[in-house]
Amino acid sequence: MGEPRAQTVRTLAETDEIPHWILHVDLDQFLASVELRRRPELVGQPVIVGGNGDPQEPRKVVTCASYEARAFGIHAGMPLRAAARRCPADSGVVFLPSDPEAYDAASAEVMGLLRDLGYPVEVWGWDEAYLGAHTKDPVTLAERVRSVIEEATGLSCSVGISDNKQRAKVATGFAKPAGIFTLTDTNWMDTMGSRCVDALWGVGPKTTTKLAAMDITTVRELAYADAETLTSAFGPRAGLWLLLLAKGGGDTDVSAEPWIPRSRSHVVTFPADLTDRAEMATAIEQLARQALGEVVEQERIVTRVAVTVRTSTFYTRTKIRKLTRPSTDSDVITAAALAVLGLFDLDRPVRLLGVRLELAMPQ
DNA sequence: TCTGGGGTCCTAGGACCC
DNA sequence: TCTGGGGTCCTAGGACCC
Repeated sequence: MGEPRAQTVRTLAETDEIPHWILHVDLDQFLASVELRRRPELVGQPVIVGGNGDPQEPRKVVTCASYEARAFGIHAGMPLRAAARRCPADSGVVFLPSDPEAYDAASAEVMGLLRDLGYPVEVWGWDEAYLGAHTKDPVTLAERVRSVIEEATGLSCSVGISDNKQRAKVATGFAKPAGIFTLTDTNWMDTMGSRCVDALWGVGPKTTTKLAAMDITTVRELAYADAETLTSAFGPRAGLWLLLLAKGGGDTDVSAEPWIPRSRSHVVTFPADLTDRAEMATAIEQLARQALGEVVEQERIVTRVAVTVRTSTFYTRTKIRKLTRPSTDSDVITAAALAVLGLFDLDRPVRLLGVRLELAMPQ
């Protein structure tokens, strides 16, 4: 407060005091929409994307369910076989294989259109982005975003508007599907106050339980909670962050800088548990080679190698080792991965194996 | 119906050095 | 020789998100 503030160059917009808005753009039922776009005859039918498209494939889950499928209680993460059982025989449900390349392409198309609007765009995964804009009329901008994407790609999106990312993201939940919603200090507490704390972005089941034990269940209760009580339970950073979130605060910066990944990983859940160590070693080698190939393609360098093992009881553990020196050598990486695998007991049937390569940051 | 795959970030605690 | 404290590096694991 009393600190001398560095002199910064003011943009015209700031000097004119045009407010800064953040738009959270979220594609509706993204994977299903990409599939429907090339299979228009399926529009109106429940569509489920996941696995290889076989609803009986074991140990595979729904990646995306269309709104028609959601009406039957189907949602992402549900086992495909459970989804198949939930759909009435006459529902006309269609199961489609996941096609990541098509989704990559569609995503790139949408992000390109957003950037073409001339505002900083921060991409958040396949189907989400934040757009920062100095404007007096964010709703008109949001309408433009929706129509540009719809007209150029045939894909529908929803837009949440606020002055920070977390609140804009929450606003999108009220905008879906195919709508626009604005959340500001004016309507925040009226809209969110009586909702469960897990409606906040970043508050999951564990934090919700922990807060409930402190007699805090709603956003309003969290917003008026004692800061010291929160910091003593969650730590100085997380405690104050929770308080800020509940009051409707959050990150205000939108960075158009391309994201530099920190790691590259692959996991496999085997159709049947593995008990043979040689088979485990083969799988680890394959996973390591696959991940390394992608890392090298991106001209990155590996610093640490992690291996994840999940046993038949779903007990899941990760071990990680730093390489003697950063490397892209296939022999070095696979040897490291096998060595980390060797740190596990491996005396139980193995359901899943994974390899994660952590990368040196450029510079 | 047993429970996918790809990520990020934070904290705790041990080892080690000064 | 003993003790205290600070700092850094490293791994484990928790939590959350799409």
